Amino acid sequence: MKRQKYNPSVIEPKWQEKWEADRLYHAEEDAGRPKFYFLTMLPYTSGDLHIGHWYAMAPSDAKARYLRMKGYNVMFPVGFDAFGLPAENAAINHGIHPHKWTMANIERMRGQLRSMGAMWDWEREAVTADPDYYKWSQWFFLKFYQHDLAYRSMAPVDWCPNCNTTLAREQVWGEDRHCERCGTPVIKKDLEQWFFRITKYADELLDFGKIDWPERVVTMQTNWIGRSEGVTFDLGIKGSPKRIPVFTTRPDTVFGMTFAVLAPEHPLVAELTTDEHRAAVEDYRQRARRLSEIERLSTEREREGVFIGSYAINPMNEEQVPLYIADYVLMTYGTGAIMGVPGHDERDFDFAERNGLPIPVVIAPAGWDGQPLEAAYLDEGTMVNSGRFDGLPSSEGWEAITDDMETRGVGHREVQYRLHDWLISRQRYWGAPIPMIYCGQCGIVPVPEDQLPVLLPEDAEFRPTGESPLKYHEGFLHTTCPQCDGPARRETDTMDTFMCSSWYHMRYTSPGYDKGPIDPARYQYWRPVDQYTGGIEHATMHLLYTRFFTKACRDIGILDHDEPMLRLFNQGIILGEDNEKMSKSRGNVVNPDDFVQSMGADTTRAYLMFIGPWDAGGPWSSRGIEGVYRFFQRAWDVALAKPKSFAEQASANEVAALRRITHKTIRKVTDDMEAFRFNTMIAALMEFNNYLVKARQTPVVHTDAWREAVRTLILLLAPTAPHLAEELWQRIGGTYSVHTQPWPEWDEDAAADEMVTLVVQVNGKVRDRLPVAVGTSEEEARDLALGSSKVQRHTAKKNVVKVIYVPDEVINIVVK
RNA sequence: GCCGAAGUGGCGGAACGGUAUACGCGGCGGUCUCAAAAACCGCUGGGGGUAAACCCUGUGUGGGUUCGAAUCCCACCUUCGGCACCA
Repeated sequence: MKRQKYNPSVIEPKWQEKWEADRLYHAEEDAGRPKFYFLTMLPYTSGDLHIGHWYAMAPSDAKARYLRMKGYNVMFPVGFDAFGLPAENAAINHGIHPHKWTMANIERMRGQLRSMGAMWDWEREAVTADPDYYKWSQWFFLKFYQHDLAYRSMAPVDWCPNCNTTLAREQVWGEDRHCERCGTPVIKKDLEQWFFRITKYADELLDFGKIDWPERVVTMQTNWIGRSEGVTFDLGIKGSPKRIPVFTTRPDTVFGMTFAVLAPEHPLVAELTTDEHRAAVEDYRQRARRLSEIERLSTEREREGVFIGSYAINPMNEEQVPLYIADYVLMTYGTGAIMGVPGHDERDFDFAERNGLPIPVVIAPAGWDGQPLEAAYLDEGTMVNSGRFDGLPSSEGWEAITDDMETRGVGHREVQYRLHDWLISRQRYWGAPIPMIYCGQCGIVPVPEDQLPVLLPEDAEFRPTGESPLKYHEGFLHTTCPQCDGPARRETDTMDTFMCSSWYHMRYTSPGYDKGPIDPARYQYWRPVDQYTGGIEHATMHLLYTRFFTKACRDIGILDHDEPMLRLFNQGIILGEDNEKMSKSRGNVVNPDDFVQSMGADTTRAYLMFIGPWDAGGPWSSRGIEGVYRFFQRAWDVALAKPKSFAEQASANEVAALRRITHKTIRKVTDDMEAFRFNTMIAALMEFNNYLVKARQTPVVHTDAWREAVRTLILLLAPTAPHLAEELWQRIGGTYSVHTQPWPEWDEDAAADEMVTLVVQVNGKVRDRLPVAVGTSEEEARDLALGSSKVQRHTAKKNVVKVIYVPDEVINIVVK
C-alpha cells in the first residue's frame, strides 16, 4: 500500500471548512485572558485579490496565529473598504451600478480570502458601504460639526479633472501634483467645501511618544505637518494706513529686506497697485492663474514677478522697499506675503538678481571680508548692517528682534504648519452622503441623529459631471428643514472614503451594534489596536487621518484614548519576476489563485514570507516557491514516513544533539516571530527539517527526543502553514486543534552547546578552526592555538605580541 | 535641492564588531531509469595550485578607527522612497 503524499488541494479546503464550522477563530471578550487586537489594513473592493493582498495579509495572519498560541485572546478581523472612486469608475465603464459591482467583488474576494486559510473572524466583518456602517460615518460627521471640528468654507482646492472631484491635499502627489488615484495632474478651483479641523491637532499629531511606529512613517508625518516657528509682523505701506502681515522664521535677517512680495491672489493687491502698473499687474495675475491651471511640469521655474507701484515699510528701520507680486509666494502658506531678504534666502536671492535689487549682507559668516557674497548665506553668523543689533550672534538677534517687535506691538511669535485642514467633500455618487441640509430660512442645519442614515438613492444617475450626481436626483435633493419644516435642500456631496476608513477598527469591536458606532463595553475590552500592518503609501493619508479621528473622538467624549494603533509594521511591495512593479501592461502580474491551486495556500503564504525581509518587499519567483513546496513535502515525510528498524540504540550524544537543535530552533523561531523576521524564521525551520531528514535514518528516530522534535516542528509550522500543521498534528495523534495548542517553550539547557568551533586568527586572519568545549579557559585556548601547525606556520620566527581571546568565539594571536 | 533607506555569489537573500555568503533558487557531477521527469546524494564567490594540502583575494568606491570591519566613523558614487518655491 502506498503511503499518502502531501496533497494541499485535499487538506486545505477540508480544514477550512472544519475551522469555520467550529468557529475556531471567533474571538469573544474574555476578561480572564490578555487581549491582542491584531489588524491588517482592510482591502479595497477593487475586484480580484492579487498577490499584493497576500503579501500584506499572510504574514500578518501568521503573526496573529503565533500570538494566539502564546496565550493571547487574539482578535483578527477583516472587512471591506467599499466606497470610492475606483468602484464608481469601474462600474461606469462596465455599465453596472456601483453597488452591484462592489457587492459582487466583495463576494468574490471573500472566497479568495478564505482560500488563504487565515484566522479572520468573519463574524466581525464590516463593509463601509453598508447603510448600517455609513450611518455611523454620518453620525461622526455630525459630532464633529457639533464640536466645531467640521466646517464649510470657500477655498482654493485641488480638483482632479479626470475623477471630476475635489481631493484632499494628501491625495495630491508628486512633482506634477497629480491625483493619487488616477495620476492626472490636478488643478485649482475655488469651491465651497467641507473641511475637518485637523490643523487643530497639528502639535499633538507631532507627538509620537505613545506609539511605536516605524521611523519612516514618523518622519513622513512630521514633514507633512511641517511645523515652523517664527514671527508674524506687519509691514507698513507708504501713504496708506494699511498693514501687510508677513511671516518669517528668520527675524534676525529683517534688516536685510530690500523688497517685499505678495502672492498674486493676495487680497490687497488690487488696492495697492498704482494706476501706471495696473495693466502689467493684471496681466501677471492672469498668467499666474492660468499657470496653476495647466500642467506644471517645469521644475526650474524662473522667479519672476512685477512691481505694483507701492512701497512697504520695514518696521525695524522705517526703510521703504518696493512691493512686488510673484508666484513663488503662496497664498496658502503663512500670510501670503513675505519680506524679501536676498542676502539670506535662496529664492529671494534669485528674485533680486533677476530684478536688479540690492543684496546686502546682514548675517556675516565666520571670516567674512565685507564683500558681497556670491549666494544667499543661510546659516547662523554675526549680525551686521543691523543697527543696534550689530555684533550679536544671529541666534541672539533672533530673540532680541522678536522681543523688540512684540514690545512695540508690530509683531508676535507664531507657529506655522504646512498641514492644511482635511477637505472631505467629494462630488461623486459612491460615498456616504454628508448629512447636512441647507434651508433658506435657517441656513446650514444638520440632519437630526434619529433621521440617519441619509441613504444613498439607488436610482441616481451616477455619471461624473463635475458636480455631485445627487444634485440631479430630485427625490434626494429636496427635503424639509428639520428646524422650520420649510422647503430645503440636502448637501449633495459625499464624504472622502478616508473618513470611512478612519474608524473601521472601532466598528470591528462591536459588529451589528445599533445604538452607536461602538458598544462601549466591548470597545473598552479590545481598544486600542495592538498591532497594525499595512502599506507605507498611507503614511500621510489614512495613518494621519485615523490618528486625528481618534484624538477628535477623545475630545468629544466618544473615546478614552489618544492613539488608535500602538504598533505599526509596513510591509514592502511584492514585485514581478522581472523585478519591476506588477502591471497588466508589463504582463508580469502574478495571480495567487494559480499557485494556491498547484502548490497550495500554505506554500504560497510561506514563500511570500521567505522571499526576504517583510518590510523590504521583493521580486516574486515561480522557481523559488518550489523550494518551499519541497520543504513541506519533506516535512510531511519526516513526520509521517515509517522509520527503519535499527539493531542498536541511539547514543546519548545523538539524542542530546537532536534535542539541542530542537530547542535552538524554538528559540530562533520565537525570536524571529517576535521581530517579524519571517524569512530567517522559515530558513531556521528548513534547517531543522533538513537535520530531521538525516536523523530519521539513524536510531534516534525511535527515541522520545524524536517525537518531541516532530511535535515541535509541527507546532512551529502552525502559524506559517496552518493546514499542513493541522493535518500532521491530527495524523501524529494530537488533539484538535493544533492552533489552540500552546506555543512551545525552549529549554536553555537543552539548547546549550557543549562544543563550539574556536576560530583561530593570526594578525586578524583566520588560520585554523578548533573544536573546543564551551567555556574553555584562555590559557587552554592559547596553548591549543599556539600548538596548531596551521598557526605555527604563520607565527614561526615571530614574536607573539598580544593574544585576544573572546571565549567560545575567537582567539587572535598578534605577532610581529 | 532637502530628508530618509539601501548597495553582499549567477539570482532572492543570511551574518550581537569575531568562521562572509546561512536558507532557498539556479548551475555542475552522481544514484535510480531503456530514457526523461521527479526524488535522493555530493560540489558550487574569484584567482593560483594538481578539483589534495596550501596561498592570495573578495561585501558599491576611497580613506580611517580596531587585535579584528559587510557591520563603527569620514568623503564620494549609485539605486529606491518621500517632500519640494512652506518664507
